[in-house]
Amino acid sequence: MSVELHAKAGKTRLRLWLKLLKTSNAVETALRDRLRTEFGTTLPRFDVMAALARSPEGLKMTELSRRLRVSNGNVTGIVDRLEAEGHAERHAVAGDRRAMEVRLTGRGRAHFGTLATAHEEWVNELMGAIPEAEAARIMDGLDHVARDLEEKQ
Amino acid sequence: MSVELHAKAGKTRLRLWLKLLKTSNAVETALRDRLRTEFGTTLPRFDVMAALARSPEGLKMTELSRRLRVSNGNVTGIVDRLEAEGHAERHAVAGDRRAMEVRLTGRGRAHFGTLATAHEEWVNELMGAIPEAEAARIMDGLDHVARDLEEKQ
DNA sequence: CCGATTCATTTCAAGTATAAAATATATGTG
DNA sequence: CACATATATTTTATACTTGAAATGAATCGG
Repeated sequence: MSVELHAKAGKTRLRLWLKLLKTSNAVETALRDRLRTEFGTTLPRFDVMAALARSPEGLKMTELSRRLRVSNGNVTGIVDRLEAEGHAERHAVAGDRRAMEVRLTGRGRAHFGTLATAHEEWVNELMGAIPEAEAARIMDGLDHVARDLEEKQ
Repeated sequence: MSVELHAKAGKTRLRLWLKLLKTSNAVETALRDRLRTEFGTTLPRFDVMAALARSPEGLKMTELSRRLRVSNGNVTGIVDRLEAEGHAERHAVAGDRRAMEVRLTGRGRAHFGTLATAHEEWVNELMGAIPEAEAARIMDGLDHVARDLEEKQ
């Protein structure tokens, strides 16, 4: 009997995972789609800009890749493109010739402002089906998982 | 005052979205990592195999791409690789020369059995921080969002 | 049966992602 | 100082992903 209970618990978690994945994919796809059709940009670029917007003094490449939890090489490419668009720029770091400080340009900051406003509205709309009280409870549950995973890692 | 309440609700949903994204990325990364290091395979290949395992009679390419919610061209590439590994095969469809039926090979079925067992254990472990009762509640909340999004789309 | 449309799939171009190797620089230890 | 090691970034190879174009086959209305 304990075996059956255990098996059942496992299935519930598997189902929860599949639903979690499905939901976040659906929201992510919708956001990606709107960024593309309405602003001609992408989610990775938005994410990098968001990180840079929060650090006006600039971020080193490694710090950027750590915060976004993506590989170093990946950040190189995305920053390359933001730079080509004139939305970000690399600066040498005084005292460390290995490092690069990345910052939003004025144009990048302005553009990100527009994007961020739209993005927040979209999220609001897409997640609108969740009542406020429930949102708080779900966050609690996810917090447990996220914290647990961080410790593991 | 209603404006402030509205703004606050928005922020809560944005925070919920960011947490949802972070959690599912963390779980996904962990799964991807283990599939790679322990079995030398990838999540997309696992997903395709899982869909095929549920339909032993085979699936057409379009049906596969619809179920996994990825583009047609994407499925082409993944099935190409599964075929090269000897885990799946394409068959002509009697009566429709446009279509292809994809099936797991015997070897693919056996391999997937191993993968699926490990996968379920991993999910169980990774999501273990969520108590059973909470899992059910979170699923409820996510259900609302997912259903809502399907209608929209 | 013929032309238009739809459908199933592949191909293509571009972007995103990773792990691993390479490069260049910095730092610490004896 | 010299050498080992660590750090910051880029490069490379490979895979995944998308949207759009191309190809080939089916179907439908006249």
